[in-house]
Amino acid sequence: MMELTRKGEYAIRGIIYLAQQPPGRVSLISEIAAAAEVPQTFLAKIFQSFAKLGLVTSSRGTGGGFVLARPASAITLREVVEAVEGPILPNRCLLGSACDRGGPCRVHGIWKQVQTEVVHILDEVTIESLARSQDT
Amino acid sequence: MMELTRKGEYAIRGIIYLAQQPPGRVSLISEIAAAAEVPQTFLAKIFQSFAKLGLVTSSRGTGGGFVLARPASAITLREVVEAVEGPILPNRCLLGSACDRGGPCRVHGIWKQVQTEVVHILDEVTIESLARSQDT
DNA sequence: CCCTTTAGGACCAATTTGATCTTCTTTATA
DNA sequence: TATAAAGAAGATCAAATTGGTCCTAAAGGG
Repeated sequence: MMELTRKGEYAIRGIIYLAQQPPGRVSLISEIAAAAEVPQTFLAKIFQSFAKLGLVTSSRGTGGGFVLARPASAITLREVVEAVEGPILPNRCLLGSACDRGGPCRVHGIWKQVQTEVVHILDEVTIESLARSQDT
Repeated sequence: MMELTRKGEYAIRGIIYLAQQPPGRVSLISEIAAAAEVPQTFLAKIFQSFAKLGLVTSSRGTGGGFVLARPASAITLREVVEAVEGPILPNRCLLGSACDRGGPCRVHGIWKQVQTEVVHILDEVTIESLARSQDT
């Protein structure tokens, strides 16, 4: 239950690579894909999502590519995950209010609690910290 | 991300109904399905999982049906969810150790944290408390 | 105008989800 | 000992999601 999909994994690997580049350096999608060992066309889609949400900036043509739109320390793991997997939502019923055929269901509060906790954990993790980790 | 499936929802609704019956009372799957508003054949499969894991006891033949195998206060939401959705596992890599092509990945610790938190929340919720809630 | 590089959409195979159906096996009781 | 009333188990199936590919367009640089 609750598994991250490949898309999520790839997203994380890809943006970590970007964060490890010298600030301002433009990276090609082909380069990122090779480094992160992710299918290139698939990663391209993922980075398009990043661009739309303003996590990275993209430029086309010769010399084009991707750069982080903000310092890696200002991008959270939650943003990256939600960019490709959608909002963290342990139960559909957290969207609307009436889930138990009239009135919120008995488990509503529990799922809300789970959501809050998970969001909190992922909000505290920056891509910068991930990029730094384990380079020992 | 992290959504409970129908199966999980049905499982919870079904076992809550059982928990609301007078202790020891045998319920037919048809009765539970009707009360929980769940497709009967699908719910039957779910209860077979419960039985295999010892959450409920089943008996066949005339007068047969399902009863909780333990007091509702001794069955946790975690057990019910994991019975049908499998273990709470935010990332596949939590199963094996080497996930980042040699050595644990950079996010490994984070997912471990998420898993621990979610498991903890769901472990604290008993079916008894859910069955009682909102009968005001 | 050509080459490079991302953007966007169509498309596709494999897997998972959400179920149904059929055929047992077990059990009570008439 | 029939027989009807359950649940057990497995095959099957449609729809949705996942995990991708491919092609054409658009944008920038030389």
